[in-house]
Amino acid sequence: MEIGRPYSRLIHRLEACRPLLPEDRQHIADLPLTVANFGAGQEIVRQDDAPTRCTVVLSGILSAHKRVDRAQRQITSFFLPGDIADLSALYLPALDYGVTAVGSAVVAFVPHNALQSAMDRAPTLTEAVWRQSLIQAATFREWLATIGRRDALSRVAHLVCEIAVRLQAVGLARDLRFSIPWTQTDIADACGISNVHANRVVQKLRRRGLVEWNTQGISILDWSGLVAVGGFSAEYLALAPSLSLAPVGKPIEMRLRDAGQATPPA
Amino acid sequence: MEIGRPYSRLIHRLEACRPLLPEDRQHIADLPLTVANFGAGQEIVRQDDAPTRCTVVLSGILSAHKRVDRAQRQITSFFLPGDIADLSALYLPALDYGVTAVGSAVVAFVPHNALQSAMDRAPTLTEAVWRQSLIQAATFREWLATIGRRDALSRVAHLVCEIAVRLQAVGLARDLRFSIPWTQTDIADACGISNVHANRVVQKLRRRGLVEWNTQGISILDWSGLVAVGGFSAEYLALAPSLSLAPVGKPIEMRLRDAGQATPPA
DNA sequence: CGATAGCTTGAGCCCTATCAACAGCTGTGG
DNA sequence: CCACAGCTGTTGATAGGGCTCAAGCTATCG
Repeated sequence: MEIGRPYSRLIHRLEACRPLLPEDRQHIADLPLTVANFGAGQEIVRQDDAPTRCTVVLSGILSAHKRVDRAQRQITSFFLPGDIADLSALYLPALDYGVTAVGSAVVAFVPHNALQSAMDRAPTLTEAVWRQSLIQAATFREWLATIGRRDALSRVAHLVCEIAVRLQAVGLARDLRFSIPWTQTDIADACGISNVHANRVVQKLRRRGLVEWNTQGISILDWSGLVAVGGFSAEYLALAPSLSLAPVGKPIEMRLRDAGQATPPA
Repeated sequence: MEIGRPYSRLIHRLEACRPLLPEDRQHIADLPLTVANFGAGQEIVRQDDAPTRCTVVLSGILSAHKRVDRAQRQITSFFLPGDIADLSALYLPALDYGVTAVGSAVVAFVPHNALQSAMDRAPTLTEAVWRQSLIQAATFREWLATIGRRDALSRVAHLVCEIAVRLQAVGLARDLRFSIPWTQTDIADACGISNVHANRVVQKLRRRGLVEWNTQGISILDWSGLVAVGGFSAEYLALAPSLSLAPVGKPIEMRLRDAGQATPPA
């Protein structure tokens, strides 16, 4: 996975939240940052810590999780390249969740004070950051509805749809095919089910011809079928209809808009 | 439920997120607002609408809910006096949830542009608003962990603990007694269980001597027991330890701090 | 070539949903 | 004043989705 200039992913992602001015992009490019690598399962920010820097995903995938009853774990978010994983710590005293690498990942750390002073100088940048935060909140609500009111099959289908749309939005999925280093236990912890049952649900999705799913990656064979099973609608992700993020040249934003209406993406 | 000057509840609530300057308080007091009454079950903001004003609870309780599969409903938040129910719409195009009055309620509507210009002029006010938003996000994460990983008894216990602490923080509960106009169906929809099962869980909480619970209200008889059952810890609510909101004079903030550590509050 | 991590499968059981019926209370209208 | 409807709470019976325990399988890796 190539990274390019380290801040480009962040700019792309924020731009999907709100179009930026050239000076905003310059502010981001000027941010001091530390790049670090993490292996699968490594903890990047510990729950209850009070970090003084923000964690930006450059490549790979992170998860936010909370421990419940010392044995159980609930994943509350997945962070994809360009996402800021611990924005909350910028204003709240301690982080109420831990951040872990799912598979190996590359992240950039940006000191709070540098980010804060960039935001003080660039109002549209501030707005983009807050929008990302509000979109994350909308995603929590969507997960709440899904976990609270849908059965296991729908939960997993919904999660796969969300990840697919988000990965396409940052150019890491094409034609609804992508690879993602999560395990079935990660999926179980995100969907509030047991790992054994997650396995059975994945098999059922395969048997129904909705997805092709192996260790190499996931490829969605029947988008509208999967959308129907998961009750998915991409609106809560608030992806700008005009996000021009085509990674190599194809007009992939067409697919994304379709995904938003839950219509077949090809 | 007396309201006092309409903006006082909002000031108190924001002050719990971040201490305000006198000029901030003045900015709030100068906000133009429209006061409105709603009956039990009335919809205040419809899902998918794009409101141009924010909804502040003055008295009573609101819920945010999402519809799932046209028959199911998931409540994602309860809003208590002083809370802003639809902050998200200030920056995102449409609201991904509906807002409904639980019992009868009085709300104030504040136009977005007025709120925005007040925030432009008062940075600490802005910070307080964003903190409230981040606390709401932290609450979503806590609910996700609870609904995803705890059984029905824990979910209801956890919800009751949260509401108790939040009501005490705004002076609407004393000695862990409060009245709240929700129905068992509301509780079911918030906890992701059926209304029949919610009833059985409430009865179990009563039988265990944890709560006294009738149509008049709820009184928590065994705080530490309830906290243990619900796996509750108030830290995610980020209540300032110094919040001096004692409604009549008793030093209720001691109890609140205790509640945060999940130790007996009396 | 073991070892470890992840995936798969089976069996039994428990929590919770669903369906159904009834009681209590409140407001409405004749 | 009583009959009635509607909402909320309560209880019982039944069924099903998902958990737990347990074991076997597969693949990657040092």
